[in-house]
Amino acid sequence: MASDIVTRFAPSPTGFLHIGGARTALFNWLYARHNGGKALLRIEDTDAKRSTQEAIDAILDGLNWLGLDYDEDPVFQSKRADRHAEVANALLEAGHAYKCFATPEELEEMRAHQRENKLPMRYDGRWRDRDPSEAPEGAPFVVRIKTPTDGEATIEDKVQGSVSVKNAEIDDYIILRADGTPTYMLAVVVDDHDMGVTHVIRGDDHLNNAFRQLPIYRAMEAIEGGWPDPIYAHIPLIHGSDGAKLSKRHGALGVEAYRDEFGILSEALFNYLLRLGWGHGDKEEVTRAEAIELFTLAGVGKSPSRFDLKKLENLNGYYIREADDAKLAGFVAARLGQDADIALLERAMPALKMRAKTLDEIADGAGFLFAKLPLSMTEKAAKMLDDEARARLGHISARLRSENNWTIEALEASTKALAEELGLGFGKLAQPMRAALTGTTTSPGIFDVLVLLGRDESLARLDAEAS
RNA sequence: GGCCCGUUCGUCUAGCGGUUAGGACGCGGCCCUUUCACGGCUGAAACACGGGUUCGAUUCCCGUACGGGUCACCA
Repeated sequence: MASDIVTRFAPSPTGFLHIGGARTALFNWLYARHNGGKALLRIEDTDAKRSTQEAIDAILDGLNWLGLDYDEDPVFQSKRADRHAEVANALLEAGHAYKCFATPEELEEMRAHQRENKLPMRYDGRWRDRDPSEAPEGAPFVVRIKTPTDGEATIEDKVQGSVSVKNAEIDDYIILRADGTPTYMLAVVVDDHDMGVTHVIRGDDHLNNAFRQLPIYRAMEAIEGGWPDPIYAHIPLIHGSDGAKLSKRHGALGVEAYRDEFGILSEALFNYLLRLGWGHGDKEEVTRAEAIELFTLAGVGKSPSRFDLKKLENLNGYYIREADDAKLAGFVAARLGQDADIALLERAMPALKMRAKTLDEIADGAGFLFAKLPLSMTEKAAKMLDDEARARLGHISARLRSENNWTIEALEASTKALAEELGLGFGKLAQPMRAALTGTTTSPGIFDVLVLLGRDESLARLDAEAS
């Protein structure tokens, strides 16, 4: 079901791939995949001062981790400056753009005046109708697009609906800087056109920009044709838990931080991001394949949504329980480092993953497996081991030592029999055992622990605390 | 400040003129139970406000309020 739909994700490499960018990337990718179109990637690195290779790598790594792949090699905007200038010159020659010789100081003065008089802050078009010959010889200039002054422009946004802005609101902004380099506004339009992008899906902080970019499309359409308006879809931004724009203050971490620091699975973040701003009935858990099948822009909401780590963690817990034990063992071993026994981790995983929402928590929960005598005790565990409990541990140790069949069933049978003989509730035995065996008061089922640890280690730990 | 956008439980959302306004996270209770979880059941919790349109508005229209975005030789 091939189609001619082409989407693109166009991050500027000035930092990591944050949550908002990741979701924009996800929606673009899903739209292309759902429609059998092409998903493209463009690195908007025209600001040499702020762009870094490190950021490029982080973005590529993040996209890859989320499983978002692209149909062509990434386009680096910085390498296309000549083409951008070429379009700017075509615009200039056709009279759709003009040279502006106003100095930065002069413009600052203009803005100050506008600020004071509470006037709209826009370039006033002072060079729009002046002849370049009026400028001092050899004076530096920028190139500005000549935007229409009358009427209004309307876009039929796939998410926001019909949106109109009066043309008078759009000033003649700069498309080529004094040093001849293109500005973002020009570069985006030229690149989207050249890459054949049909659908521009981006954050709605760009909604206003659509009206600024339209004049370039229309002017080029008039000059050479083949520059139709793209189809826009401006998706709402993601806010922090306090409702303000997501920033470093909130959870505006790179996606790799969710992976590395919290231990979030990519399936979980994928699903969470999808459900943030998009819904399909009551469906909460959505696999990658289902997402491709079900995703439509009509399902995208219009209002901003808040990032909720609790819900992400809940979803992560779900995907952890679904995940393959060997795979999880590998992840957890990597977090544990040095002496983690992967085979042991994998055996323990069914019991471990049931109690964790993140890989981090699994790693914590696995701590007892690799602990060495003497065990360090949590405060609660230490308190649990009073004289009475230690005496019981002695009984347990003696009983278990005579157990030849070290299995959950056999161990449970003899421990329960012992509890009955001693006239004690089973918990009176289990909790001290847990403390002695794991150094904590919470752990997998006590017989799982016994089997996982093995006979020798279990007995040794029991004896270490028994009186 | 100008312009643009938005507003259903605390949060993510379903709803697309007539519903006991549904689900999920979180929170409370109960069950299961050797702890913690998982799982099951269950409770509290929302249509921002005011006008219209209509037999009937959460749903359509207009205001108000609140929130957000944007106004660079950044992207």
